[in-house]
Amino acid sequence: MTIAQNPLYNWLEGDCLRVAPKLLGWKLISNLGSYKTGGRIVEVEAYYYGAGDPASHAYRGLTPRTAPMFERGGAIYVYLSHGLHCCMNIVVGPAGEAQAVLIRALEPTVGLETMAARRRVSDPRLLTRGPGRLAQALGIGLQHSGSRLGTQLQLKPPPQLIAPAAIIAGPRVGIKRAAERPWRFYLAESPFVSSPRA
DNA sequence: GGAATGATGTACT
DNA sequence: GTACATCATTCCG
Repeated sequence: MTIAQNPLYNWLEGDCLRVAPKLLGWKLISNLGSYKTGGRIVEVEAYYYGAGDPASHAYRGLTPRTAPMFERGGAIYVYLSHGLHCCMNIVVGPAGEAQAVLIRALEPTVGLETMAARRRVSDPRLLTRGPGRLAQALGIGLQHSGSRLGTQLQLKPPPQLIAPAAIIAGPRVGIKRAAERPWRFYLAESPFVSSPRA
């Protein structure tokens, strides 16, 4: 089922500053590598080229790498960080605006054994805390950039609405430009949220 | 063709 | 808290 056919995902066409906190509590499920893995989203960051965000990878315009960001909501953008770690974004908003939500941390709930094997650690707290760890645990690589939410990667709604008071907004992690914008959102009570860098 | 850069994670002191 | 691994991408000449 494509995102256009699935009313479940219609809200992904909205503004990333609204969609990002709304993604908290949703489950991100990966069926990559013939294993089912995933968990509950507890930490995200919004990147908004259309709002003049200098921290967005799309800030200098459309390039081969960032092309998926310019697609409409539901596209997946994956980039390589420091030559080592892949990080996954869900593109939101209308095509051309390059709005993206970086998924920074999950509470692991599905396929713990598979994720532990991929990560080569057993501590559940180290499986999906941080964007690089998360992508590794779910089997996500650069080859998945440009794909769309669907059967391989999918979202499942939370059983109940997340109370706005449970969500904290703060500065994004690890960026140099526009570091003052409070576009990081996370669940206050979750022990699976990554710690901000000093 | 070459150099600088980085939305990170791990290991070690 | 600091060091450093490691490479796709982008920009410059």
